[in-house]
Amino acid sequence: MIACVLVELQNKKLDKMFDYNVPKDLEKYMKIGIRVKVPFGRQNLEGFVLDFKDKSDFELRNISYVVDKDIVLTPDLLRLGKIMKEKTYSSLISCYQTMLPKALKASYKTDIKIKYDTFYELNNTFFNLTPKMKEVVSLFSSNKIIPRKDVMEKYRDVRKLVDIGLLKEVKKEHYRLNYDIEKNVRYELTPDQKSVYEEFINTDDSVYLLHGVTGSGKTEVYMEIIDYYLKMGKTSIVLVPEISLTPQMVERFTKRFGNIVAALHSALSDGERYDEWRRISRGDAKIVIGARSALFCPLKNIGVIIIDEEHSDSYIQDDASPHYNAIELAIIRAKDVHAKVMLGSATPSLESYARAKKKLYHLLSLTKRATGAPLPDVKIIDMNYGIRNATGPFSQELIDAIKKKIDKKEQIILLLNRRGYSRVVTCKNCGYTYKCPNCDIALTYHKSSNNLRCHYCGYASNVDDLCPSCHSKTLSSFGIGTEKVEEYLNKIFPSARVLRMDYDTTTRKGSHKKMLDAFKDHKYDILLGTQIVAKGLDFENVTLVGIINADTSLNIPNYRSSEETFSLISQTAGRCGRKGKKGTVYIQTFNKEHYAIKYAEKHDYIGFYHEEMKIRHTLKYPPYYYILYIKIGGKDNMYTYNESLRIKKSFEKHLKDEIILGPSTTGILKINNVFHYGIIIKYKEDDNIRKVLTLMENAYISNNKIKIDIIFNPRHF
DNA sequence: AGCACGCCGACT
DNA sequence: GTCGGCGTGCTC
Repeated sequence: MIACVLVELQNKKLDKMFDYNVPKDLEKYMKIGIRVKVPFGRQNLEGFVLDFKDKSDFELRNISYVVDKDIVLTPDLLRLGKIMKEKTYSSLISCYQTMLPKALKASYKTDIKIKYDTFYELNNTFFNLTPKMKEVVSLFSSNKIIPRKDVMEKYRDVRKLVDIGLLKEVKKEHYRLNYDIEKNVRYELTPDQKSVYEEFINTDDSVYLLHGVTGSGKTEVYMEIIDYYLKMGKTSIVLVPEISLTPQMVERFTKRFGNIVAALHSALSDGERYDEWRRISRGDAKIVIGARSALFCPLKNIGVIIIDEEHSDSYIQDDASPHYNAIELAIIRAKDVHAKVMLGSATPSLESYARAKKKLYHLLSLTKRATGAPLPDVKIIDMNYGIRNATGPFSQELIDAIKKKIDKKEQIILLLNRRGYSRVVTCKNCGYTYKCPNCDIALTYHKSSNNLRCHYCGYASNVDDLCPSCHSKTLSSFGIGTEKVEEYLNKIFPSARVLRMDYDTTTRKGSHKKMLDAFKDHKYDILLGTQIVAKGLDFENVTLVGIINADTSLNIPNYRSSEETFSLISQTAGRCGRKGKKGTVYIQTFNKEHYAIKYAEKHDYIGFYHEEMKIRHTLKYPPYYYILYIKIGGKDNMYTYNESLRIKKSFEKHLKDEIILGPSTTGILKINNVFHYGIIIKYKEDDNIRKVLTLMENAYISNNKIKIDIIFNPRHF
């Protein structure tokens, strides 16, 4: 028996199968999709068994030992990985590695030992049992197996019951997470929700896009669909953005479906994540709710994959390789196993909505809020005028509105589109700015640690009293962060209770839920936060939402900035007046005439869609063109630039109808002493692009002076 | 990814 | 003379 093994090395040249002889005693463990340890050159490596054969042209070495008793990559995941490799131009091994939880990777496996819980089942029944023993027996009338602690309640000396042969001990895997179950907390669908549900169930398309306004109850529709599949014996995956994967969201699913729900989110420890993964793998979990990578869970018999807030950037991995799009892969995985895909959003991505209009996706709509509550009024505050009449970042109109709401004992959410304290430190006299020596970008001031930090490489430095360049005392910070806004709030509304929520205050495990619960219980009047407050939260007493600076997202250098701004305003506005009480949204901006803001003011997604599509068409952006971004990095600046230029010239030679831009510096010239250049290609046809990419790959496969990153349709550059 | 092999400069 | 720099090649 010969096994074909893919070894865990990040090297394109090694991204192929190596043949190994299977020793006789290991043959019984051999399955496709398990991991094994193999000798490789002078090292010992882990690898995946991907195939078997009878003959090999090589002189074979033996597999050392078997790592997994059970398959870690199921057949459909193995197929998905191969497609992922094609789609992302990355190595097969890196695709398989991103599919598995960290805890399954080599260095972790020794730390995680599976724990077992003890259960009992009835072994034999006897005639002359004591009354106490009879009580134990009666426990088994409803369940075949009973946990140790329940048996102990009826009869202290459980050991004895086993010894006399009444009970038999059963060990079951212990799962670290335990949910409180209030099963079947369900909710009657509104007629609109019901018709969406029925259209989904009774039609036979593979991908659906549910465009539902904020508060229209998309989650209820999802749960009803999941229930439908559950009754057919099928499982479901629900993907949500990490940011809205709050304990509340998981709780909603758990309350309805009980302990067959598995949650995979970033707050889990490696051990907890591993437990959840195993529950899924064992078939004990039927519904998986999680962030992007939950798409790769080892769920069998999938009926539907639901992707909530499908417009969210978080479904695209463009910061690390493989650069994959979870929506694209979800559609592929679903088709492969004959499951359906449901994409949902109040503000679908332009790409998705365009596909729905072209009938590539089946479009479903929810135009009304489930409670019948009206969408909030949106008031645009012109900061060009208002700034003269403002206190710090607050216009007088917003201050007055906040005051009124506090008096009425209603709650307020304020969104600041940024993170950290006052940002860049600059000298007002000579213009000196603190910059990172490694990354060539401005350092950000952090008040809590009183230092400057680089958000790219983590470099930290102290602030001087005097300007290091001209020695004047005019160093100051521009911009504004949540901490400073909080200071202003405390000054303007001394009696108001302000809860600040941003990345810095929510990284501690569990504090996110605690904070939201406290706000829900009205222990605070004002919730102030970054994007984190814009998604999925549902508080009925919130009647005012203020966006302090709508312009921040408009000014980011990205073709999607209008779409992101429209979406951000709509999503934030959606937090307001959800149950009965009428809400108002205040948007402070220097760009009140901008169409993204004007359409958001009218809650007009379709209007925004058409306007934005015209612009995308003129400027040749998605969805009219695809974008390929090639990032070239190297330590030698001149060499890296020259090779980038050569790559560009070779593209120009081979491509005719495509638009090729660059090579340009990527905004940040160097990160950790590596210089980067970017080439952007706008294209319509996939085939030509793949041909030139393969040519480029082959030309540079042995070049270790530069690293080439291929990113299809990135959201951030 | 590692590790050996091999071919050139500068040094106890 | 040799120590060691790193370019190249190989791993079933």
